[in-house]
Amino acid sequence: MFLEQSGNRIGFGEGFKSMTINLKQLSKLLKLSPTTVSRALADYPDVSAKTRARVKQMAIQQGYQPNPVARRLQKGKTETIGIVITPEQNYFSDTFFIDLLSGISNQITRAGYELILGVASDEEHEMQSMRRMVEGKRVDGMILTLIREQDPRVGYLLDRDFPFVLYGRTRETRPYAFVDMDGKQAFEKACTYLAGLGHRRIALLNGEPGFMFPVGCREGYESGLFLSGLELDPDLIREWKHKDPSQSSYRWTLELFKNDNPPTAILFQTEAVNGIFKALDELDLQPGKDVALIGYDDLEIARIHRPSLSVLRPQAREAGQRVVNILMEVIKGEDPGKFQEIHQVEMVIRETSFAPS
Amino acid sequence: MFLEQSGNRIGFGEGFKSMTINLKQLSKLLKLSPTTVSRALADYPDVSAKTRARVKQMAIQQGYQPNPVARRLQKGKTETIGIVITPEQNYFSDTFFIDLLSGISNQITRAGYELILGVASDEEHEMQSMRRMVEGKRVDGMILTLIREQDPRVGYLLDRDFPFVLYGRTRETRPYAFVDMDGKQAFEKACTYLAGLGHRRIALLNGEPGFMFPVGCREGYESGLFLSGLELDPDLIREWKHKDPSQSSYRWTLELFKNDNPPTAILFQTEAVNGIFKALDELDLQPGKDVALIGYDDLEIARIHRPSLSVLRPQAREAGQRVVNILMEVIKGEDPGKFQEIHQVEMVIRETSFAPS
DNA sequence: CACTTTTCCCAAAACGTTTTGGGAAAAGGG
DNA sequence: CCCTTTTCCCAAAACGTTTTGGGAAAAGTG
Repeated sequence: MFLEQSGNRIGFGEGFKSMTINLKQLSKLLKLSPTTVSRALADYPDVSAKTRARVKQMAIQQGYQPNPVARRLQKGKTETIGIVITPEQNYFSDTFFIDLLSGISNQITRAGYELILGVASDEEHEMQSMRRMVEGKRVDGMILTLIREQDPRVGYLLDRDFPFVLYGRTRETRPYAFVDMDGKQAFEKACTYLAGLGHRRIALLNGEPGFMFPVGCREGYESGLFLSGLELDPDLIREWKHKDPSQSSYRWTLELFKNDNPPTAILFQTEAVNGIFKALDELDLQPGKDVALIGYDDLEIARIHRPSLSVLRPQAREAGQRVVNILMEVIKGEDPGKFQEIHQVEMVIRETSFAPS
Repeated sequence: MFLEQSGNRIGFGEGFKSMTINLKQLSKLLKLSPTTVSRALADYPDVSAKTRARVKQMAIQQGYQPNPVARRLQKGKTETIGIVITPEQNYFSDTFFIDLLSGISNQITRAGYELILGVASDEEHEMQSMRRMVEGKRVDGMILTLIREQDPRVGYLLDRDFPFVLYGRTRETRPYAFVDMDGKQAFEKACTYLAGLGHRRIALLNGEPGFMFPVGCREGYESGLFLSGLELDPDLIREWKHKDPSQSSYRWTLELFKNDNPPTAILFQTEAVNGIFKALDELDLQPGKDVALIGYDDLEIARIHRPSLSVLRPQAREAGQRVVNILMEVIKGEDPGKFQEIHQVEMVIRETSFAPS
């Protein structure tokens, strides 16, 4: 109120708060009402071009920025999106995830919104963190990643009619918005490509089927075999089981080659590549010469390794941006069922995919 | 206002908003003033124990939660902390960073605050994202990670007297709050330990000295050599230079052993372990038998690999919690200079550290 | 000129809390 | 019993915006 009397912000050297100017002070400076200033800045047509320009210039000169908290209260929106990540998944070991997050974050900023982050150690805390955001009126919408086949988060949000978008898909009959990578098509493509090169024994090292993504991978794998006229051999498939620490891509690979009729190609998620390389090395098999490899996700190691790894490359950043754009529509009240996007995954052929002799 | 008339929240089935109750409605239900209800919930002494109990019970029954946006406006605080991460650093490949973030996030939640996240692709956007948070009045304080020797962010915040805490340290004469790992002590400890086992040729693969952390590592390494009466041999040191893609732990390791007098031990940051293992393998050298290895950061691979990797293990989660607690004090107005913590780093001896014959 | 329309601006209300500054009733003190 | 203190509650103001509902002056119309 002291400040208000003065009107001019120059000359207040006492800390951060006094360096900031608010709407009332700005309007006093302009000899206009707060209403007019607010409307001028928001480009309402009922303020003359001349004063609009004058207001905007002064706003810039004074470094005025509307207080977001006050605007949120008035608008009845938090202008905030929530996301909860879990460290137990080594999701973060992928540049993939940080790319997704980067797309999400940048698009949210562009919309003038905020991204608030929860870190939960397990499923229970994940739910708890989300409820705090939703029931505590801290966000306008949620983004969900790492979707499980049965995912209680989706039911929870649908029951409350709360805006959300999935990165991924789940088993749920009610319509909801999602952006997903076409893991099925990707693995089908990789599989038929290898078969086209002449491979007849193609193995799959897969993630935990409790999550939705590996389910699609397996479907694509099976479909790819079928389209290529190959038999499905259960011996060539390994799927992660919940928290069994004995399993690893390293052991799986060793096992595969104990088979009388070992594979000549392996499909897997790129994070597993170290174990596979190590096992092949011990078995004196050369990737790209004795065994073809195609990973899902274009991690740095895939490009850097010699031989370089052929991969399926999801466009994570673009997907993140789409997730946000869709969420904004859903928040506006659009029908979520209208937004169901499945993004194609491109295949990058490098040195580890070859035609067997 | 329709809702307000009714008073009772049961029976409104039209969407999310109506499921929520606000202070006025709650006070009407209790036949008390909003003032009293607010004060009862905040445990003010000027409301009788009886009504306080009654209010709290009703609040729980009705699922009342104060609207955070309204509270923030009144309190003049955003109850929000900001952090900006950069994907160019493969910081995220460490469970270390997610541990730090987890500690930060959980402690912030405990304080009833929010963590907002910015993702910036480079230094410029990093600054831009921070300025948006600070000048846009979107946060009460900032947390900074991945600190450079000369870090413009620190000067910026100090100039504005804006609350912040560093995870790390920088070159800056004015006092500021930080929590840092004692990288110097850690590398000194590892170095003297190896020397104590009988190693005389100890190599260092280090990060980019533009960042503050590798500077400490090198100091500790040199100090460790000195304390053990060993000569510093520049040939045994490799330091990352800005964005030279040709360098890698793999090549560095191969180079080290072209030396007439190769090392018998290597110190490094654990992220580099894959390249080192690969190079040693090609050189037919066995980790833990021909070459001792100690990495900084206890990543999963360190435990899982055979032989398992001896490491220096920073307590990232605890550090994250401290950062938040300190930031809260600084926001309250405490002198930042009082909060300068250097955390010790423990050493975990596993299979790759041995006494040479 | 008298009337209508358009242009441009503003006072007041509202968003949902917390804080301020009492004030009435009950309890204590002499 | 009267006066003081304590107990318990509340009306109103404040936080900084945006929106509502005009309203005065200027411009157009016949």
